[in-house]
Amino acid sequence: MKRRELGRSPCPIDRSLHEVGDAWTFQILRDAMHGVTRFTDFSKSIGLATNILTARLQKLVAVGIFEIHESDLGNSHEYVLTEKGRDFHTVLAAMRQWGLKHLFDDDEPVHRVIDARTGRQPRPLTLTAEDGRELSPEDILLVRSRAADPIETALPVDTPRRRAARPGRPRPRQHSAVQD
Amino acid sequence: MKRRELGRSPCPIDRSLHEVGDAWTFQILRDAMHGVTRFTDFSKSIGLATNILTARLQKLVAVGIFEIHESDLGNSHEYVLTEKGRDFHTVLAAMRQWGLKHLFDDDEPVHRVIDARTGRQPRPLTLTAEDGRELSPEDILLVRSRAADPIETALPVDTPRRRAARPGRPRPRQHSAVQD
DNA sequence: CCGCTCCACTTGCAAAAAGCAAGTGATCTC
DNA sequence: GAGATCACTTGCTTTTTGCAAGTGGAGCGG
Repeated sequence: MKRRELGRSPCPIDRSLHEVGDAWTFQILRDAMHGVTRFTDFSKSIGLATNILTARLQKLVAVGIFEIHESDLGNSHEYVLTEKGRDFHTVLAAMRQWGLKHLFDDDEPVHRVIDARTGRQPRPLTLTAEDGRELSPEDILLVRSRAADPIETALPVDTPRRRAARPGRPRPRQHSAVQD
Repeated sequence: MKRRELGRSPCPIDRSLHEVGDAWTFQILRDAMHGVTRFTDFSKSIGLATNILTARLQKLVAVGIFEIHESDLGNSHEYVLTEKGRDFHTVLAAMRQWGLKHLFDDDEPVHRVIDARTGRQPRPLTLTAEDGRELSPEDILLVRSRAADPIETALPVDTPRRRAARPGRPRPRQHSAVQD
């Protein structure tokens, strides 16, 4: 996509995109979550060219999302998800939920996931505050801290949202007389 | 990326990827969640070429993730998120959580989000069953139904995971004698 | 032990997308 | 009406994809 230093950005989303930021990778990980482990199975299931699959799988191994297991006899090896890779399934679940809500007509066939034990749907994913309030995009603020530090030491990041929330007019159209 | 019919896939993840499946789009949406609405602000914040930004924004408008508001005077218009667009913030939150957990050293500066009301971190996002159990990738099954139907009518989709869970050997390794 | 198949790649090449810089036209300010 | 800003376009180069065909090693059957 682009070679920018997303991998050094302080934004975790940028860093994530640096490792998994293309559609093929999402599809590979989705299949992996369902138990696909072999090169040819990914290839058949997703339908991408083998050279690209090779590149993606090797990158995912390089960043620790897959491990290669040579376990069984033969020349075939398996790509198995590490804990890091398995953790990504929350992201996939969120995407599935979004797609299900916004991208299907009522009469279209759709693949859902159910709890294997009970056969029921999982609870919807929502970002919630500690006190249980549901958090919308407007309800959150960006702050900066060190990764290991408690958030009490964090400093605000200046987003348009924050600017708008401050007293003194939001972005008073750069050529007007006086601002802030 | 590719022109495959992701937009018709029964998998909601495929369909989502069809609309938002590239890194630029994720970055645009992240910024939009923080209140960025204008062309030049996206351009400055993300640093992508204007022709590509144009293409992305227009696509996002076309699929109903952004609406153009001509509200304020001047030639500048605003790209504001629709409800569909705002709903995407759960996905971004999941990615942020994943990136934060796996992609930062302890001493690196990181951007986090906090609850604007309390200043505290949101609850971690996890996929949970109706009964509150945390669901791992192994704990879920894929089923197929119509989008409007209750899941009781759903039929299983044959994933490797399901095959492995069935009695009767999983994929009996075409040449070896006997296993299990 | 020699073809045969399967598997995970490579290689080569054409086509598509991204990246960059410069330009356009509309609107608003002074 | 000169100058600035904004949201694009256009043209061109570089990079990445997509596809088809080929490679090399391991197992198997005869």
